Amino acid sequence: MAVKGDETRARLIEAARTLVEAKGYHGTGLNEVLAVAGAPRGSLYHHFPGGKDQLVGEALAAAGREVDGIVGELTATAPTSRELVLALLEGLADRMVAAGYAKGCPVATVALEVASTNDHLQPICGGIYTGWQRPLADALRADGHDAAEADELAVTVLALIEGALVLARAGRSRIPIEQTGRRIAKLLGTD
Amino acid sequence: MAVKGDETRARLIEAARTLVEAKGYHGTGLNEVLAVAGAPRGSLYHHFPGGKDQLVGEALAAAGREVDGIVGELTATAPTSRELVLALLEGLADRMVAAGYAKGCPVATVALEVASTNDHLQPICGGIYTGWQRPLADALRADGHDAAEADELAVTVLALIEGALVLARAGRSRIPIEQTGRRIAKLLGTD
DNA sequence: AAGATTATGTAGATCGGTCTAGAGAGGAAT
DNA sequence: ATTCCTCTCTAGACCGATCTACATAATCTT
Repeated sequence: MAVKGDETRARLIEAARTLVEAKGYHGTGLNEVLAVAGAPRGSLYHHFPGGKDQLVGEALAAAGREVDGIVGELTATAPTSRELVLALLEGLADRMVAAGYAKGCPVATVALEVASTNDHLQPICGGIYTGWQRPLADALRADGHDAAEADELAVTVLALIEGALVLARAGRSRIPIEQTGRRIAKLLGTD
Repeated sequence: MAVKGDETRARLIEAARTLVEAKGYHGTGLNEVLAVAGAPRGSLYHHFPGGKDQLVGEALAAAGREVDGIVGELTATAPTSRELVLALLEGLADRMVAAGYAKGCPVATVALEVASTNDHLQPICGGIYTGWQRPLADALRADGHDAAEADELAVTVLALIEGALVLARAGRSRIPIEQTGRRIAKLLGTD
């Protein structure tokens, strides 16, 4: 019966991922996670003996891998880094609006909450962000930027995306994303 | 003695401001705010009959005005928008590191937490961000950008600052801020 | 004296976490 | 093939702590 157990575990991670993205670490109660996942309390501490920290940590890691996959797909279809970033940005904006501004960056809220207070989750958040920089830098190098410039641009583009999501969610409007998108197009348009 | 009452009120706002910036809305308990402020529970509900939401809302507004003042001072001394933004960024980075990454943007954490869940605080966060855009756009116009471009650049610069702070706090490192700062210098350096 | 402010105490809910009991599937032995 | 055992997983009660909010009384200021 390893199958059913894994399904419960996956449902718990998925529920935690959604709730944590919308309301943050402290704003998400385990009771709500259990209700959304439709799982009893015992299952949670069976699958995640490390408790809330372990559950949220694995939920963040899963969200990070999901973005990796999306970026990987876009890299295969987008002709240049410019199209890659713009497609990524538009996809994030659509997702955010469709969720009633409950979705943005799945890591950012927790990252800010735990930066100075939780030594287990903070490095996980930091690691996800550095992991996202690599494919961006690769795409930029493929477009002719030298290594140092590609790294710097990758961080800058990632910061722009994160910042645009913050402003968009704060104002419940996709306009900031569209405005920064136009600027990114110019930033990456002419090499 | 209206003075002593006002001092207690100010201490409560200041304590809430610091704690909320470090740990977010849900991560900050009123008991902790009261302990830091050295105030009894009754004072809180006397000065803030609206409870936690009112206290945090006024704390955010105070933080917003504080940044307004800093930007105003920098505008008076910085020769161009480029120097203004770079000085602002460096000041934020210093403040963040000095606080052990407990400080970043005083609004961002709450903005993400409440974007889809709290109809009282969400517009306050959104309003603070739009308020910050104005002096930036003014400085950009003073440097020769036309109005539409200045608005777009102001949002982009603000997004870059916010995103850089997210990445820096997530990784407990000021390097992302320095990297984006170099890119901002190039972005605003040559008109 | 009167109003403003402080000082506690407490209510009711919810928090994360732990515990024990039992349900259910797969394998081994006969 | 059936019985039985074992182990994974589920189920839910329960714990102490903490949360926000409110009530009431004491204190201070004018």
